[in-house]
Amino acid sequence: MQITSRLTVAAHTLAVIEYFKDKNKTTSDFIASSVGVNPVVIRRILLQLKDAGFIDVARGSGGATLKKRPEEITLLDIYRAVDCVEEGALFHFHENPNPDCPVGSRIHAALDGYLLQAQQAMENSLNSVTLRDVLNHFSA
Amino acid sequence: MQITSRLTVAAHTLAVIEYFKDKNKTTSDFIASSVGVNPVVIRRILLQLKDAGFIDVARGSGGATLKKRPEEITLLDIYRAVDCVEEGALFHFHENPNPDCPVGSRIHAALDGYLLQAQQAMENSLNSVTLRDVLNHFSA
DNA sequence: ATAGATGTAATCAGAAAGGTTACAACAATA
DNA sequence: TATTGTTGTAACCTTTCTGATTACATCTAT
Repeated sequence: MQITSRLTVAAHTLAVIEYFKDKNKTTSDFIASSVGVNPVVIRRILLQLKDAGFIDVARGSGGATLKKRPEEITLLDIYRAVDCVEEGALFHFHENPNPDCPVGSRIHAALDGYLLQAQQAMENSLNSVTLRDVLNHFSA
Repeated sequence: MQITSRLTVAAHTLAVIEYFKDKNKTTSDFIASSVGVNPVVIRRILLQLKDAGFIDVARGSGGATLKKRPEEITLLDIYRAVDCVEEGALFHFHENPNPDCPVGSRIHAALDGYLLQAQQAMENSLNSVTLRDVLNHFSA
């Protein structure tokens, strides 16, 4: 089981929007051909990025543009915008531990803190990287 | 999308094995009733924990016992033993970025390092917690 | 021999992702 | 104002992955 590719697709999408901002109109078709997925998949992600306030999408005429500066958008922001994980919980807990068992009744409390720590360690790492950092890989 | 509950089920399983070691025979049925899942699910996980060298499982007579001390087993060890994530890659990368696009051809290289860092931050956190730490929540 | 377990295959249902088609709504422009 | 190219969005499909469940051969202690 892996975290959905929406994160990498969304990051790729934002990179395309910025990289081609002066060269091409970045329509869902254009982005889709760079990412290698169906345009509708891109449109769905564009909606999520728009809802998050990262981009503007032009109805009618078409094309997306960044609304924030690349250094203001982190991988964690993107990760959250595209709902990579249900209810923000990375680890899925089995749902019916036996409340009448001394272990079953306390296993949730015993593990939750550690699991949350691990999740936050991951999120902190994602939060330390901005879209600018990613774009820097395309300049040279 | 979330990480499979096999991690929490396996941790729960090991906790039961240790907690009840002098009180009960910890068969797959017994463990299953504490965890709240089907006994076959437990047996499959017992096999993985056995393959990892954490436990012995008695055929015939039944019951599982720890083979290592609880302080020698970390949550990361368990996480890896039960294959929570395919090929060790937490993030799923979209598979067909366009090699003829300046962004598509380099997006993998641009993101991989950051994603790996985030994954390792999570794994390091899991690695800092042992089964002993978890068991301590059941002593008081 | 028997009884109680484990090991393991086979099958099923449900969830989630992504692919795809289709089309209404929209905005620029000819 | 009609056309054209896009976006927004619904609907449906396929694939994949869990975990549930049934079934049974195998094993071991008694």
